[in-house]
Amino acid sequence: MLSIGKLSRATGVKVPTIRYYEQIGLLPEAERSSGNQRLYGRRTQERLAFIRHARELGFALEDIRELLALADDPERSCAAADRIAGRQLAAVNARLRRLEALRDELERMLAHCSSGRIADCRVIEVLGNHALCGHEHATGDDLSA
Amino acid sequence: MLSIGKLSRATGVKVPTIRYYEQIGLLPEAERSSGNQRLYGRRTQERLAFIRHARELGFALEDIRELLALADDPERSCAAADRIAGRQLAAVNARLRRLEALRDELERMLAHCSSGRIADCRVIEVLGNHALCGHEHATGDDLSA
DNA sequence: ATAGGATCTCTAGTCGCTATAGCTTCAAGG
DNA sequence: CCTTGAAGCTATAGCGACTAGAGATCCTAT
Ligand SMILES: [Zn+2]
Ligand SMILES: [Zn+2]
Ligand SMILES: [Zn+2]
Ligand SMILES: [Zn+2]
Repeated sequence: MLSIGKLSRATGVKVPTIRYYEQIGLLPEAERSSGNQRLYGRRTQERLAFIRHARELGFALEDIRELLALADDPERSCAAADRIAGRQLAAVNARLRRLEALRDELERMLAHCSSGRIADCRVIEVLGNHALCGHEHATGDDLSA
Repeated sequence: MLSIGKLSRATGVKVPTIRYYEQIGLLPEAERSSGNQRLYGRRTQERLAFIRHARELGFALEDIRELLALADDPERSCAAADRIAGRQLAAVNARLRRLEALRDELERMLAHCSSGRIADCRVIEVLGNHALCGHEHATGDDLSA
C-alpha cells in the first residue's frame, strides 16, 4: 500500500490533484491508515495512471469518467469508447486547423512590422483592423486558443 | 451613441462579456443614459473591436491590456508590442506541435481498434499503457489540450 | 396604459486544477 | 523516549474568460 505522496511520485500526478480526483468521484474513496491517511493499492494506481494518460491525450475528465466505466466492463462493445476517442480526434483536428490559421496570421503580422513607432506598427494595425487579415478566424464564439 | 445590445451586435461580443470587460478595466466605465443604461461612442466601439480581434488571435486578456496601452501611445517604440506577438506565436507553435502529436496518437489508437469487445479495445488498452504509444506527451504538467 | 423586450446589479457556476491556512501524523536521528 | 521536520489532513478560495440565473428596472410600441 502506497501513501498519497508515493502514489504521486509513481504516477506523476500531484498530491492535491489526486485528492481532487477522489473528491469528484473519479477515484474511489481511499482506504485510510489508523491515523486517517490515505492508502492506495495496485488497482487505484493503475486507475490513476489511466486517468493521467488520458489527460495527456487531451480527454476531458467527464470523458475519462465514461472511459473508466467502460474499461470496468470488459464484455461490452467498445463502440462507445471508440466514439469518445473519435470525438476527441475531431476536436483536436478542429483546434489544429484553427491554430494553424492563427500561426499564419501572427507570422504575417510580425513579418510586416519594421519595429519602429507604435503609429506604424503592423501588429497594432492588424489587431485594430481585421480587413488586413488573410482569412477569417473562429466564426463561433469559442475563442479558446 | 449605441446601447450595449447594439454594440454587442455591431462587434460580435456578447452583452455580458462587454460588462465583464468593463468590470476588469479593459473597457472604460461607460457613460450612462438618464435611466442608468450604458451608452457607447465610436472610440469604445473601436476599442472593443480591437479586443475581440486580439482574442480571436488567441491573445490573453492581460496581453490585450498591454497592447491597448501601447496602442494609446503612438510615438513609442513598438518593440513591446512585437515582443508580445512573438511570445504568442511561440505559444501557438508549441501548442501546434503538441496537438499534432496528440492527433497522431489518437489516429493510431483508432486505426488499431477493430471495434469489438472492451476487453480487446485498443483505445482502452493504450490509455491504460503508455508503452503502446509512439512517443512521449507533455513532459511538464500543463495538460491543457 | 400596458405588454414585452432590453437592461440593470449581483451572485454563482464552468473546467481542471493550484494555493493557502491551520491542524495532525509519521519517520528518522539523538 | 523525545524531538524535529516532512508529509498528510480538511476546508476554503483563486485562476482565466467568461456564462447563466434571479429579480428589479427601463424603454418602446401599440
Ligand atoms: Zn511593431
Ligand atoms: Zn483577423
Ligand atoms: Zn475500441
Ligand atoms: Zn502515451
